[in-house]
Formats: sequence, C-alpha cells, structure tokens
Amino acid sequence: MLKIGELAKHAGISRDALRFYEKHGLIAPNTRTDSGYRLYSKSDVVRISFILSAKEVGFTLNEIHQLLELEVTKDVKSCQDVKQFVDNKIQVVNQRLNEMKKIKQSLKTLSNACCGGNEPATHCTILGALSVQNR
Amino acid sequence: MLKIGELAKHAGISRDALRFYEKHGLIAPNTRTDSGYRLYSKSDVVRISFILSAKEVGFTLNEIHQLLELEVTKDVKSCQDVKQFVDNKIQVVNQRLNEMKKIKQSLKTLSNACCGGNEPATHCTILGALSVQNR
DNA sequence: CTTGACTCTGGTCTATACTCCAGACTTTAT
DNA sequence: ATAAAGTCTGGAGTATAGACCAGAGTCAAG
Repeated sequence: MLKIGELAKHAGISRDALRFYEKHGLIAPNTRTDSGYRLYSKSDVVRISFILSAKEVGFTLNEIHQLLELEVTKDVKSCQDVKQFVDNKIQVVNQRLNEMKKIKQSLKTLSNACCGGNEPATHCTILGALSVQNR
Repeated sequence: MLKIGELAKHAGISRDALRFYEKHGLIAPNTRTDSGYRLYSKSDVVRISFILSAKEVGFTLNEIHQLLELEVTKDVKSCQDVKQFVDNKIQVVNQRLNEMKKIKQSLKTLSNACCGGNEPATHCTILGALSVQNR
C-alpha cells in the first residue's frame, strides 16, 4: 500500500495530479487510513501508468475515463458497443501514427541533410524538409 | 489566393483558429485586400497542414512555432543548434510512437479477443488487455 | 513531545487553445 | 439595390489539465 506521495513519486507526477484524476473518476485509492490518508494498491500503479501512456498518446482524460470504464461482458450487445468504440479509437491512433511518422521523417531530413550536406538550402526548414519526402 | 473562410474550410478548422494562429505567429496571410481581408497563398495551405499534423502528433503551438522558425543556414553553429533541438524532438516522437503502438495493441486485443472468444473475462477490459501483451 | 515532513479539503489561479459575441464594414447573389 | 453571407477588430467566455495555497490535522524521528 502506497501513500499518495509515494505513488506520485513512483509515477513521476504530482500529488495534486493524482487527486485531480480521482476527482474525475480515473483512479481511486482502495482504502483510506483512519485518519483519511489515501492508500493505493499495486493495481493502482498499473492503472496510473496506463493513464499516463494514454495521455502521452493524445487521449484526453475524458477519453481515458471512457477507456477505463470499458468492460466486455460476454453479452453480445456490450461486445458490439465496445468494439465500435474501441475500433474508432484504433483508427484515431493509426492516423496519429502516420502523422507521426511523416513528421519524424521531416525532422530527420532536417537534422541530417543540411549540416554541410548537399541539400539545397530550400530544404533546410521544416516545410522544406517536409516537401522533400513528397518527391 | 484564398480568403480566410476558404482556407479554413479547406483545412477543416475555424476562421477563428486561423486568426488565433496568426496572433501567435504561426501563420500570416501574404497580403490583404484593400478592405483588409486576409489573402492566403498556396504555401499557406502547406503551412497550415503542417501545423495541424504537428498538433495531432502532440506538439504545442509554441513548439510548432519554434519548428517553423527553424532554418539551417550552412553556417556550422546554426546547424548544431538546430540539430540539437530537432534531435530532441525526434526522441520525443519516438517515445510517443512506442506508447502509441502499445496502446494500439491493447485496443486490438480488447476489440478482438473478447467477442465470443475464449479469452478469460479478466482480459476484457483495457487494463486486462494491456497485461495480455506483457505475457 | 516537539519539529519537520506528509496529508487532508476546498478554493483560487494559470496556461493552452480555442470559441463566441458585438458592432462595423465589404462582397456576392438575386 | 438590397439582403445575405463573409470579414474585420477587440474582448469576453470556455474546456482541459493541472499548480498552488491556506489552515488544519497526522506521522515519524530524535
């Protein structure tokens, strides 16, 4: 069992952020001490790490909340609902992946091509580098 | 030459957003009409599309501003500066790419494994799906 | 048994990235 | 020629994701 400061440190975020997430239903401590201190469990560590990953990937706290709420029961209807929601998120992620690869390529071009290289100076801006890959 | 509404429509954002970007130095119309209407050129279309891609990838407007300002002159110092800045961004992008792949995998697991499949019900939440891939 | 570190709640404040007026002017379509 | 649609500036408002602070209680070490 971890106190809020310990979990915060472990996750690399602030105590305030944890309380903020709690207020918005993303995570809640298993229990409290008699004096009201929050006590987090191992599974909360996993949960918070998921939250942070999802955040980094560009999901809002609201979306992350929805993702965490998802639960497929074997019931067919729930399955279809979840599938639709999730497949939609997958599409979003795919799109972002592609954008990301493009941008990364531009950054690389910019980083490599122009340092004493032979690239014409017009390619030595982001927009120039971006257009290089479209040749 | 495009008026603000036309560019906005083309880019899929609002006129206000364009004016907002302008206020923050990300994009500026080439010229204005006599009556003060903004007139955007073809290169502004490219520029705005870069801005939107970069946003989607998780850069802030401020970072995007910096990226757009980058310009490698053949001068060695400028080159090193730019390289450092850009290489740093590449790292960030790489990290996000990895997170993104993990999340995508979890989403896929969730989408596929549980609809009448044989996965135990514990895998039928995001957190369950996430842990599947760590086996 | 006190001092310093930690935690609690509740509230205000901040940065980012817009959106949404208002009031005035301009352009376009009929 | 007039109405509808578009544009201008400036300013206020909104959502998100926290940071920061006050005042009070709690815990751990010397």
